[in-house]
Amino acid sequence: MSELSSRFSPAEIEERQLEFWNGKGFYGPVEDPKQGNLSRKSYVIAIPPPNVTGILHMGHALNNTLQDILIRWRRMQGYNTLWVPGTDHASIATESKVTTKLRKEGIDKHEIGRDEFLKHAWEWTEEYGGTIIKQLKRMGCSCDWTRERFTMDEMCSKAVRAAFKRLYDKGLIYRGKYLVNWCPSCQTVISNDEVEYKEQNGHLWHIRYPLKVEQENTGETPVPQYLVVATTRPETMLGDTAVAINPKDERNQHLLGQTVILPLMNREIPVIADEFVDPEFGTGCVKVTPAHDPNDFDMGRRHNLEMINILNEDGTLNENTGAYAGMDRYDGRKQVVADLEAQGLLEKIEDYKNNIGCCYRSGDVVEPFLSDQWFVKMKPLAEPAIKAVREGRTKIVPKQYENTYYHWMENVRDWPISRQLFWGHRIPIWFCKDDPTKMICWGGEGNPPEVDADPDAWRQEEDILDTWFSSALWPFSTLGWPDETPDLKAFYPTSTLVTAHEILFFWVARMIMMGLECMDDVPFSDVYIHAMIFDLETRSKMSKSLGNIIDPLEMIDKYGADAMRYTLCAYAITGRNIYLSEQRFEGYRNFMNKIWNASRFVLMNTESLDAGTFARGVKPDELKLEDRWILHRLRTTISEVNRNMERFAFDAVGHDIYHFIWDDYCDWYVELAKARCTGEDARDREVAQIVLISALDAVLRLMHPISPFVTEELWQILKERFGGAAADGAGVSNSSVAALASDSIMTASYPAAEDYAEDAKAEEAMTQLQEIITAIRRLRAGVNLPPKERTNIYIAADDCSTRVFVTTHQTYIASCVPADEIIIRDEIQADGCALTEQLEKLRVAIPISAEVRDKEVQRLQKEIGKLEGGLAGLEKKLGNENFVNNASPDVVEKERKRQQEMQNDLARAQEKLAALQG
RNA sequence: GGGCGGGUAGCUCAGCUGGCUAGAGCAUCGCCCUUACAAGGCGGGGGUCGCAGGUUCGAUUCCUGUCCCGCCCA
Repeated sequence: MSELSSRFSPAEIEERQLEFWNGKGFYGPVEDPKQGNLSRKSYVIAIPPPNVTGILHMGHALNNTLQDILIRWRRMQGYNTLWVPGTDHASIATESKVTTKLRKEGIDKHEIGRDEFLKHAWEWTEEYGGTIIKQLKRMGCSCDWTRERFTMDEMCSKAVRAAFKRLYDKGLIYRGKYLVNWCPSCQTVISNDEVEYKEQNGHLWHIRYPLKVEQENTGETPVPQYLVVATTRPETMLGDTAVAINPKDERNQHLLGQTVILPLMNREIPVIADEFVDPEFGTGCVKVTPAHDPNDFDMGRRHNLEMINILNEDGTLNENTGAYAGMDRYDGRKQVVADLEAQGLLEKIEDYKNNIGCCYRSGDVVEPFLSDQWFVKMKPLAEPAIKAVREGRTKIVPKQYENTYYHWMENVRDWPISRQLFWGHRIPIWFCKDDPTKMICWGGEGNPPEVDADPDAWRQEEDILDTWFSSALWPFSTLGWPDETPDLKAFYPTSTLVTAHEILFFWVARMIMMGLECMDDVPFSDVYIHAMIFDLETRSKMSKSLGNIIDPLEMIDKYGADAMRYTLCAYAITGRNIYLSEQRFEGYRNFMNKIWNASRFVLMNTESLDAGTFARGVKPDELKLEDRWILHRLRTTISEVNRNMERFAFDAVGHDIYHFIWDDYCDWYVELAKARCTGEDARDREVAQIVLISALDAVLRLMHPISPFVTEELWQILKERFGGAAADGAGVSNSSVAALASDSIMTASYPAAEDYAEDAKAEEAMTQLQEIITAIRRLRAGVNLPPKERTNIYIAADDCSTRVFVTTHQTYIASCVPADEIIIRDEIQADGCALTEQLEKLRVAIPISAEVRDKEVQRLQKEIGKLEGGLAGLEKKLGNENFVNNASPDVVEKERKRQQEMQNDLARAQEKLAALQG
């Protein structure tokens, strides 16, 4: 046999297994739709495409570990599985990275223009784009790499154009006004992350707006004939179209429904009620300038207010500002303030610090600017998407997210899809230069025929589409839509989407809408939402700036991919944050070492067994209690694991397997099997060996989806040693013999509970024996008996059947605790020469020599003396009023707790002493 | 402000349809290098299940109120 080292070294096996799996082509579906009809049920996952230029972080590692667990599990269960991998072009992130790089080289993206910029962006993508995919492969992700996609590749781009055209033709895409960031110096729109916020010392101007109708004066408190609003940008008042108050604001109730005369413009504007207004801030009255402030823009939409643009593209005031037209916005500000003051409408000016958005390039102050943008109408798309979830055609796990989903979908707003960037899918709309109302939407490749016929008459829309637009098509664009490919027919709808809750709206909801719209079916039947990874120490998101990143690749290097995957699986709780620390990885590395060594034990102790004997198996009546018990425990574990996989309880799956391997198989079964493996009874030795191997094979298969490398490595040795013979149908090794005929553990069948017999009696008997053994060990540990020292063991039960049970199974007790003799009686006399413990049905005792007893008595007396002394001091302290009244409460509390603990320890020691002194 | 979730051992979390002496891992304490594994073995200690009511034979679990903490949307 190949010698296993006594320590598990992941680095030595990972690369070899990756090459093996890849070479065998195990990653793709067993039945390729292109080859014809499929006999198996399919199970499909579309990867949440990571950013093409991204690098693997712990969130990706978790997300993809869970997907790989699911796909490997279903593959072993016999499904025709497909996991489609790929990456996302991530307009904003990628463009900003490329822009930064170019800037360092002294190149300005706006100067070089779209085509030149795209060359740089593609270069960048080609250089860094493979990184995350390589990293996923290293983790062991069993994606079908032959089907890898990219949102900007030809296949996905075709789908984007087709979807846009489809929505456009149905009237679901329209052009409307939206606020964008405008840089007056560059005279261009800039994206959100090109805006840099700088704190500035500004002012808050308080301006009086006269009311139109004079308030009736009741003679009590004179009501002012104006209201007061505050602003940091007084010139924007020229574009005000309302004043808003909070509907619950009591002090301003009288203003509701009134009309205000906008100073300087003499325009009548209404006072409206809107929840947005903070009634506590200033006077509780807010001027509303929908065309020049994002919040006001939203209010304007809610109340159908007129949106008056007061700026020209160069930052000067436009014709809508009357007398101020042509002035620069800052000159206009000065003039507006001066005019207000002259009219007595300026109440006061305060100093005010605020954050001002500036253009990263020119440094100029960015203006919110009304411009033409493309939108998707959401209502008609949202309704069927809500229905699909309500009807359970797509289930969201955990279920509470369904509420979040409904809430968002029912209040969904139209989706602005234009982005003022270069890197992405350019909107497939062409405008007629002569007639701006004339436009063509073209869903095919290249240009529409009209444009080719007369290129100079048309110009294509400059904007590109929001990245989420292409992401929304991902589950079917990756399968070939709009073409009716064999893949699309076979694999849509997909089965499970695994993602984090932060993109439930951005992505999940939109995929459901687009799936229903384009494919007339939901994109997946289950959405599993996992938690997000946080750092345990800082209790915050992992980020470069905080320096609290735990790098998955570093964890793989240090602890192995298997341990990292197992850790993430075991901590994959739903719906909350996962607080990770490096220590956790160490724990599961130890677990990998445990199963490695358990396998090492099995291999070392089964050298005398041949494949034929193994395949002939064991008949049920040849099995001993512990054999029946471990097979029963295996059955229970398999059943729990499958149940927990079904409900995405990955943490429970991890615990089930961990508990079986460590606590049942290693701590009890292997220990009991040790003597049999070297025993005289040849057949009993074989039985133990066959059960050891069968259970090991089963648990390796059970665990393979979580930790594929180590399980494959160990399983291949089992296959080499015990595979190859035909099962004869006689018993416990059957399912292992069948499984070992596969080339790889990843294509072997997943264990089924039915393969192992249920045996409640064995379970009950073993539990009882475990209790007896543990009780005796407890007694021994209580007097610090060295592990090898033998004693007599007394077991007393008044119930005859219990005595028979213990008599029948006393060899188990003897093999777990060093015993001279096991004496079974109906009672034990307490004579001070024994330590005893009462269990439910019986009493166990060990004798102790006078020497040990004396030593123990001395030790206890010393301990009691120490405790009494300590307690006396504490009581004195706590009895002292000065201490109790003056010391800080938590110190007093701490001392009280200490007192309680010492009292408990004292009582226990006294009890032990009393028993020893008989 | 609206919505959603959480508060269980020192820490991180399980506990599913009300029913075990409320569990696990890590940490901690004691003994042990026993020929698979010291990345290990054996044993121990540690909880008012946030607080106050209610329903019930029975509540960590269901209901009401309350305090605290998160997240999302605005």
